[in-house]
Amino acid sequence: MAEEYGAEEARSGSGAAREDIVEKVSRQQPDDEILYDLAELFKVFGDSTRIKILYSMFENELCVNDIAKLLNLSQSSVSHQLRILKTSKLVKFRREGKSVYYSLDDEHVRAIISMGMEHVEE
Amino acid sequence: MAEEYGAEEARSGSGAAREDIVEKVSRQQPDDEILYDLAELFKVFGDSTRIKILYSMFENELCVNDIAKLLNLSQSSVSHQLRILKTSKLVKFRREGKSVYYSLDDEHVRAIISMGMEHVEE
DNA sequence: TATACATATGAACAGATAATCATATGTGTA
DNA sequence: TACACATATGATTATCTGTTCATATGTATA
Repeated sequence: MAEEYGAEEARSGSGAAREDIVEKVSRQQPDDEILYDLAELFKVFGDSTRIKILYSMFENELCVNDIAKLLNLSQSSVSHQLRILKTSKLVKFRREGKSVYYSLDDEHVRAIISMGMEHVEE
Repeated sequence: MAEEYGAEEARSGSGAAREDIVEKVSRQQPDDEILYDLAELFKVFGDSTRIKILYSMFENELCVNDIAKLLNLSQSSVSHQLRILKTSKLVKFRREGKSVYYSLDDEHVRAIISMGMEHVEE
């Protein structure tokens, strides 16, 4: 036992065996379900069309047609993507006459995008 | 001209025609290239295996084998994913003997993950 | 109600991608 | 050098996903 620890000790040079560290990290790791949801969230940000759509709403609410024209996308494509953004609670919307106006759901969305922007612009 | 504007005005009820808003947003929109890079960045966070790997390094550096054992993944899979994380500058690494120790590259990475976590935990 | 405009949605297809398997490279030691 | 351990990588495959096309739903107005 002590021998095994000593061997790990000598190799890693740290104060704990690899096994102990792995176990410690294992305890700190959030539930798989949460990490899965986290990945799903980022996955929504991880498409250039959706990012463009999100960014277009950074300071203004826009209707589907506005977005389609602005980004030179088909109405269908925009609508499909907006559905994904709605489902992920990244955008909210209101109907006014024939049009539906979309906008960012909350400050979190802006914060996440801004944070990513900082990393990209380095 | 005035007539067309008036029609837009009456429909939208706002102080500017939709066209003007679209044009304004168009000017504010970052270059496609930047938004593409931004999406690529989030795409890397958008996989549950990579998120698990990133989270495991939140407070400790770990070698490939540690991660594979911890997350019950094949060595190959971990290595492939670490390559993607390296390419995106999300992790750094150092070699020590036969092992290679990986850790998060900077505080941005932690910040992005934390920000996403807040959204998920709502 | 008939028509036009705006948006949503289902099906199908093409391109992207993560895991696996086999193997190569890199490192320390007998 | 020969061997074992640790990591990296290329090729293949099954799965996932974004766009397109066609069409349906929703809304206002003549």
